Amino acid sequence: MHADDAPQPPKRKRRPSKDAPSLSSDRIIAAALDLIDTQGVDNFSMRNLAKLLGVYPMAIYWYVPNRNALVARVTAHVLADLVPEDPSADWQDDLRTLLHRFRAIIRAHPNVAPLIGAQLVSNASVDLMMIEWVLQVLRRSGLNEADIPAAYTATIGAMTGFVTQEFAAVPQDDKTGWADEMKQIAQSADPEQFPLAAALMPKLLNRSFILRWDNGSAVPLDDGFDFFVESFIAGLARRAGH
Amino acid sequence: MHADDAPQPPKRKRRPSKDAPSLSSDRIIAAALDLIDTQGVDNFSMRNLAKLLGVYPMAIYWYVPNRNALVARVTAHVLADLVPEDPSADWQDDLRTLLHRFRAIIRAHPNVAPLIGAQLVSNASVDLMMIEWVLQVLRRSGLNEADIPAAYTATIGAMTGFVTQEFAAVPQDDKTGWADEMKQIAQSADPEQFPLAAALMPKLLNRSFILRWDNGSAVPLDDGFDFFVESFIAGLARRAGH
DNA sequence: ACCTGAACACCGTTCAAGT
DNA sequence: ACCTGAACACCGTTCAAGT
Repeated sequence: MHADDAPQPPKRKRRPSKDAPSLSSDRIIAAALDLIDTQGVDNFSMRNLAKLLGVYPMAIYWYVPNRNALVARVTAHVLADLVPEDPSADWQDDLRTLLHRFRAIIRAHPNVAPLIGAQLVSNASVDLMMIEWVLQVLRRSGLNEADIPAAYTATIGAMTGFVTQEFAAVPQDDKTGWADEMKQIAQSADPEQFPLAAALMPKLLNRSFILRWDNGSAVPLDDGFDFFVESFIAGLARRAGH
Repeated sequence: MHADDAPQPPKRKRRPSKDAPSLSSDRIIAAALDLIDTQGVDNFSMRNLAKLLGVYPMAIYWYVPNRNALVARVTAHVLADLVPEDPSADWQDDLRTLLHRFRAIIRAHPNVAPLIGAQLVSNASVDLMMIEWVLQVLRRSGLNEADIPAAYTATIGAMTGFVTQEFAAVPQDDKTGWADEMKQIAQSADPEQFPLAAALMPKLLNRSFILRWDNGSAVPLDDGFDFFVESFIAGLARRAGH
């Protein structure tokens, strides 16, 4: 949503018909998403993007002011279809749908997950649509009007927080070594000192936060996510007096 | 917690007394945290760290295998004091305390927030302590035993998710321009199309997710966080049959 | 308007060498 | 054991120039 200070292809009434430019904002964003999806955001560089587009690096800067702005546009593009249809009859169902849709989107583009925190800000009108949607749902919950702003922030935090953690890149320097070491720690967990951890380890190892070496792409935390969503919604309901 | 494959200062029975090394793991981690706190993680480089330590860049590599591993140790160090004293009588209070302690730590080192997702894994024994602590609290909640693993993942996700979003770096390329533009969008929010958003805008602008230009360091989302925590805990309680 | 091409000031890390 | 020093293969971005 942030206006760029760089020169922008202006409202282009009509292009001079011939010699259409080889680049466009859309092509750049699509290619950037492609690179991020396949290589990860760390290995995504303007120079690789230029190579993929068959163009010199600086050509991109005609359409995008800098790398950060490009990354912001990519996340905005990915989240474009987040907000569901018009609210249903059941506000709890609506919230559930929103949170699950968000997760489905990030699952399709997991490497975008680490960018969400800073960059959820996107196209202004789209954002207002989503914000209004959430506010409407929260009002229909019966919450105290005065609580709606805090409930809104809590809801967005719930929507983005769990999932960005779930799909956060796990350092892959030597994953097998890491996995082996974690397995060993798990095995040797002293049942005297850590009785519950030791007992539940088979259910937790590589299937829950902290004790995993794969991220959500390889091993989704479905049960944990469902439990989280249902707890949050149930808590909202209780606070709304249901 | 990941064992490094690089040469490590071995169990050092005793150093040769004189010519003590100028560097140490502790000094490096402390200096790295200092740099990250002041410059942000993006501007944190091995070369700057070396300069701060008065040493050539490669000297650091004697103690740390690579930049990623160093960053992991920094986050582990920051989170070392996370887990509270022994559980109290009230499991809901315990959970509340844990989530608030986590936030207090990140507040003291906000630039570490974006690193948590991938790097919560730290010193093995510390981690097992925290995991056991959470599992104990959850069992005392009266939840179905079969639900405890999912509840554990939900709890860690709740603990880390909101706060990492709250303190995520906001792009600061030209913050004033961004703020101005967002204010303008907020002002021009059509009350016909977005009635609630327009009405609540004064309460939301720069005080909630998506509609802010400062991050949690400058403008903490206290109300949203409290609402989030209380909702989650209330939902857990409901699911536990309270 | 749109893109090329060279150049600047950075990176992390490998590798060989010093003491 | 601990650190230096040079070198490699990268970065994002500025700036001037082409068409």
